[in-house]
Amino acid sequence: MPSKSDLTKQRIVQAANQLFYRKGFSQTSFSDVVAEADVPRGNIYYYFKSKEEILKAVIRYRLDTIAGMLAEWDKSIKEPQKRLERFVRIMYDSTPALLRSGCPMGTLAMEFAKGGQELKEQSKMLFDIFQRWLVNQFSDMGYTEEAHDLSLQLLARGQGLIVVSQVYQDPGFLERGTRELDRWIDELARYA
Amino acid sequence: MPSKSDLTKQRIVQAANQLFYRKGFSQTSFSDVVAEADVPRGNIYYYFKSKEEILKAVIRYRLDTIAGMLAEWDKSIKEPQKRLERFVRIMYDSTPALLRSGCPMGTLAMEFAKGGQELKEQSKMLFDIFQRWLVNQFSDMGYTEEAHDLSLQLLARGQGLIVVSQVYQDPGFLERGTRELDRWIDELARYA
DNA sequence: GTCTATAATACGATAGAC
DNA sequence: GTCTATCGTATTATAGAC
Repeated sequence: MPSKSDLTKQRIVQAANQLFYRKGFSQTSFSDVVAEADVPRGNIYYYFKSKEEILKAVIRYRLDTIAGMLAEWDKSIKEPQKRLERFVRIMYDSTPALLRSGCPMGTLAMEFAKGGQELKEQSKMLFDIFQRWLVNQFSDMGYTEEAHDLSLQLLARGQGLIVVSQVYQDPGFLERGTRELDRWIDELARYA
Repeated sequence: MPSKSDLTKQRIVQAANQLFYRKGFSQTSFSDVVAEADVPRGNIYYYFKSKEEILKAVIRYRLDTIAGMLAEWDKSIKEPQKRLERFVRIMYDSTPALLRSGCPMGTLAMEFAKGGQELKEQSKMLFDIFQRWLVNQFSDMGYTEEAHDLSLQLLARGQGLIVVSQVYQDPGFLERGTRELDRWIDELARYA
């Protein structure tokens, strides 16, 4: 049973999660977070001793969410090809958010890529959880040797689509891009 | 003949240009810029009345540099296919900088995508100058109808390669990616 | 445990002496 | 034109009352 303290903590993490996505980490202040989470000003420090601590909690939260989603896909979808297409479809389904705020893991990674080592490794974990899952799918398709490279290729194609779609505010380009990715996956499955 | 004032201004722009690339815009302070440019603290405001003004000057500087580069390519390279391959090669040639600081236009665009409208449009100009040039090359190859979409595709592929290469600090992936882009361009040229 | 008041710092920006 | 001293604000973070 969660205590009141735990619930407050959770509210802070969820508020920070949204704000970090919409405004970016560096552009989000404690004031923003406490306002969104409806927590008194200096009270943050009772729950998190630094902004970086909040970020780590947010990343853990995202990792949990993603892990749950991937587990659900593994359970409900049997063929690796269909799982990969499910992965592609989540990009298409997220079009409005992606055009507004970019990729939740990509933008975070870019923001920290120029900063300290620790934050960089934190954000890289978001890539890793998808990348490892993608490796499994390509391996199951029969591409054991090429699975690593194929997983990076799919991640890269997705990142590129999102960046360009966002810069040009072009949902059509994102849609065509995801269809092209489906064709690519289909071709891989055919010649496996 | 450039006055001393012009030279100082130029020194500030070049210092800011490097810092904005290496650290990002929001993480670069006036103190950083004046230290790098060797200009007294409050003196910046004689040359630029705000940080945003410095950014605009930096973007103008980059646009000029890029425009000069593209004009040189147009002059020295006759076939559109070879020009596109020259564009791809600059990614490969810039590997160390890309792994360290990402794409100079991509990272800037990502940083401002979540911010104000004006900065967003400024950074978009960096994409536009390449995009328009790419459209010309694809048109010259005979893909007049598809030129716009092809130009966005090439930009997206490049952005994706750079992001993933940087996150995983993997120069090999960037190299294989650029080779794959060359193959793609070659195929387009063949079936034009 | 919860909250208010406030410290300490870094930032962008200004005023005014030379 | 050039530079120094400094302001006002926003930020992260702390001290201490309830």
